[in-house]
Amino acid sequence: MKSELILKVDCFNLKDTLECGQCFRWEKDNEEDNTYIGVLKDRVIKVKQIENKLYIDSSNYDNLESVVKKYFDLDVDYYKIEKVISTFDENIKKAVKNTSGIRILNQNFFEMIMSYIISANNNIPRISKSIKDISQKYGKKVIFENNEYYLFPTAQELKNVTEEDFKKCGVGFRARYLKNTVKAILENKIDLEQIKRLDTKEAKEELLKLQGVGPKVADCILLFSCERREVFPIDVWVERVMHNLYFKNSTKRIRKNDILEYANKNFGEYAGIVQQHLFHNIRNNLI
DNA sequence: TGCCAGGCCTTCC
DNA sequence: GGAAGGCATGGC
Repeated sequence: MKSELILKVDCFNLKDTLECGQCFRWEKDNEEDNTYIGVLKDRVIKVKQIENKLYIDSSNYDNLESVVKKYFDLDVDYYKIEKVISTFDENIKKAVKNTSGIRILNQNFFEMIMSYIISANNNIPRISKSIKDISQKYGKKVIFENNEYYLFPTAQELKNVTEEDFKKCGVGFRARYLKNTVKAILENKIDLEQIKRLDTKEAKEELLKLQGVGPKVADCILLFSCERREVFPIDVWVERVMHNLYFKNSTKRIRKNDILEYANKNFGEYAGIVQQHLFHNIRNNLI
């Protein structure tokens, strides 16, 4: 592809970054190998990585470089971060080596809230399909290379969507949570812009007020759209891998809080990045 | 068929 | 505050 924008990248693996479970809207291009097409907040992006270069096309070239850099966290030194977290212990060292170049994306706040509410007790293919359905029905249409894509709708655009409407998008019992969350945001019972300015603990408390948002979902939202790299979302996979790696010989029953405490103490400000490596490793039988 | 899926809500001690 | 049970839906 003849790309309008080419960026040099270090310590970046596009495939692992897009396939490690933090995002739901990227698809492989049918026509070109190792090329992905995704919908960011206000545009469609086509991106391909060859060695240390990203080749990018888009439906919208306004500020494209800064949009892409922000989304893929390209202004942060992951080489340094991976070097630091590799010193934590041999497990992390091995995991990071296996999936080096995973970056934590900076995704749209509202989209992450809705997406991770949908994720509860669900599987990734179905989560992706529901998000796609919601976008197609209620989001703005964007034409890119003669194909139709849809932005994830704003809260305002979902104003009149009923519980039944959401159910038609395959979200099941979560339909009520989605509807109530949209309502809470539109009625300013929760202020998204303000949450971004709060410290992590307070921001989490605010997010927990939303129906369908528990501790794990709140942590995912904070990690994947608010640059809070210190949070450590614990789902069934992370619980499993942490148990295998650090609590196997424990005699007492291990709770999530025990795992969280361990992560905070040992992984510190980069716990979220460690978590993403562990998640991708365990899901792909790498560790 | 029954179990599981990037958990959370509700009920009941 | 903590332990159960239920929950929509599709894939295996």
